[in-house]
Amino acid sequence: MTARKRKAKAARAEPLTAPVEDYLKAIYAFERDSGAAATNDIAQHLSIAPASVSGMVQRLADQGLVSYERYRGVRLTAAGRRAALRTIRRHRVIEAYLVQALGYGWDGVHAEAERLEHAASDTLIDRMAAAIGEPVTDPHGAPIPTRDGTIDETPHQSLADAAVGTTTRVVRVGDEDPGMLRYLDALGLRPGAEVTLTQRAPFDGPLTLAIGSATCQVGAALASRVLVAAAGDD
Amino acid sequence: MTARKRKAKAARAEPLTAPVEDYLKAIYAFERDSGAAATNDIAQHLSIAPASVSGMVQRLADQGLVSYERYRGVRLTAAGRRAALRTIRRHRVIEAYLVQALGYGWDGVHAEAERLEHAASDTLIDRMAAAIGEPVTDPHGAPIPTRDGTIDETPHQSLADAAVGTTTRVVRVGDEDPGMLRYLDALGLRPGAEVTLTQRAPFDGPLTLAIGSATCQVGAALASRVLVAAAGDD
DNA sequence: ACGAGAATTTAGGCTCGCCTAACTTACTGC
DNA sequence: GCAGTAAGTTAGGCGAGCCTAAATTCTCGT
Ligand SMILES: [Mn+2]
Ligand SMILES: [Mn+2]
Ligand SMILES: [Mn+2]
Ligand SMILES: [Mn+2]
Repeated sequence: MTARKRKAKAARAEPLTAPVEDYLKAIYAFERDSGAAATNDIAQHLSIAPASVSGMVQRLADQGLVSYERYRGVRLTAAGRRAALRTIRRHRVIEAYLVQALGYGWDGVHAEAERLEHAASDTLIDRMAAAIGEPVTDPHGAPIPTRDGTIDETPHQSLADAAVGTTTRVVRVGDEDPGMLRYLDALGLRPGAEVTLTQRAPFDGPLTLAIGSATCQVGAALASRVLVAAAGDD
Repeated sequence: MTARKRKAKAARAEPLTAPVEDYLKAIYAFERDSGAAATNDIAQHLSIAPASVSGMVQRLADQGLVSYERYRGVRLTAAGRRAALRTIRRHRVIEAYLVQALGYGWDGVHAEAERLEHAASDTLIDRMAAAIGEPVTDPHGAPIPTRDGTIDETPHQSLADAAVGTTTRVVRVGDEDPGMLRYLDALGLRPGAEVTLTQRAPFDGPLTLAIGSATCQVGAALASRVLVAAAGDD
C-alpha cells in the first residue's frame, strides 16, 4: 500500500511544464477519436516508455488535469481540456505565423512549433494571430481553437475511405512527418485541392488519384493521413 | 573525498538546457566587466541560492563550458563563450524582432525573449533577423553578436560618470526592469538621444539633465544604467 | 599576523521526468 | 471458463536543478 490518498484538484496557478503540455495535447487527440487515451498510444506518440506514462498520468490526475482509472485509460477534465486547447492554439498559430510571416515551408514548422508552444506568452500568440489576419486553420488544415477554447472538431473522412469515382476536397493533412509533407506538396495534395479517387486496388492496395490534370498513385497509409470533405462543401 | 576526478571536456553534441544557457549568459556578462564571475553575483542575477550555483558551476566545468577554481570564481572556456554568444544573439534578435515586427514596447520584450531564446532554432533566428534587416543592436542599444560569434564589446561610459557640462549620446540602457524602461522612455532617454548633464548634486545626489528642450532630474542609480558616448561619435 | 565576517562550498534532501525489469490485470480465442 | 498474450502498473533507480543548514576558505582591517 503506497501513497493511496492523493490530494487531487489542488488549485493550480503555476504554469504547466512543457512535458505536461505535450501529454495533454496527446491525450486530447486520442480521447477525441478513441473515447479515451491508452497508455501505450500516449507512450508511442511521445516516444517514451509506457511505464513513464503511467507515472505521469498519475501526476496529471493529482493536478486535476485528467481523470484516471487504473487499466482503463485516461480522459481530460475540464481544466485539462482547457490547457490542451490552449497549447493546441499556440502550436497552430505559431505554425501559421511561421509560414505566412517568415517564409517557412509547411514541412518545417511542426518541430519549431513543438518547442515554441511552451515558451510563447499569450500576448505573443495574440499578436502573431493578429499579424496574419486571425487565421482559422494552420498550414496543414487543422482548425485553430479560439482564445476562449472553442474549436471546430467536425470529424472528417479520410481519403483512404472515399468512394471510388468521387471527387473530394482536401481539408487537412497530417503534420508530423516532414518527408510526407514534402511528398504531398509535390503531388499537389494541399488543403483546398480537389482530388478524384479513380481507382482502388484490392487488399489495401494503392489508390489512383486525379489531382487537377495530373494522376498519381499513393499507398493506403498515405491516403489515410489525408482528410477530405465532399467537393462542394464550404 | 567525493567524486574528485571529473571527466571534463566530454564531446558535447546535445543541446544545452535552458538553465545552462542562462548561467552562461550571466557568467559572460560578469566576466566581461569583472574579469571573473563570482558565485554570489550569478546567484543574485538568476534569483537562485549560492549553493545551487556552486553545484551548477561544477557541472558546467565537467561539460567543458567553464573553467573553475574553487573559491576563485569562474570563467568561460572557448566553447562556453561560443554558447553564451549564441544565446545572447538569440535573445537580442528576438527582442528586436518583437519590437520591429510585432509592435511590442521595449519594456515588454525582455521577459519574452528570456524564454524564447531557449526554444528558437537557428533557422528561426536567422529568418527573424533577415525580416527586420539584420539589426546590429537590440531595442535597448545592446550589440547583437553575429552568426559566427563576433561582438562589438567596446565599453561605454555611464551617464552617471559623465562630466558636468558635457553633451553625450545615449548608446544603451539596461533592459531588465520594465518599469525603468517605461520611465526612461517618458524622459526621452532612448538610444540615439542627446543628453546634456547640466548639474550633479554632491554625495551621489540627483543629476540634472537636458534632453532636447526638456529638463529633468534623475538619481545616480538610474543614471548608472544609461550608457553614453561622446555626442559626436558614430 | 590574526580573527571577524563575507564568500563559497559541501552535505543531505527534494521534485520532476525519464528508464528497465518484474509483476498484475484485462482481453481473446478456444 | 480458462490459459495465453497484450496492455498497463509497480518497484527501484538515475540525473538535472533546485533548496537549507553546516562547514570551509578567503579577505581585510587592525
Ligand atoms: Mn511541444
Ligand atoms: Mn499543423
Ligand atoms: Mn533565458
Ligand atoms: Mn535587450
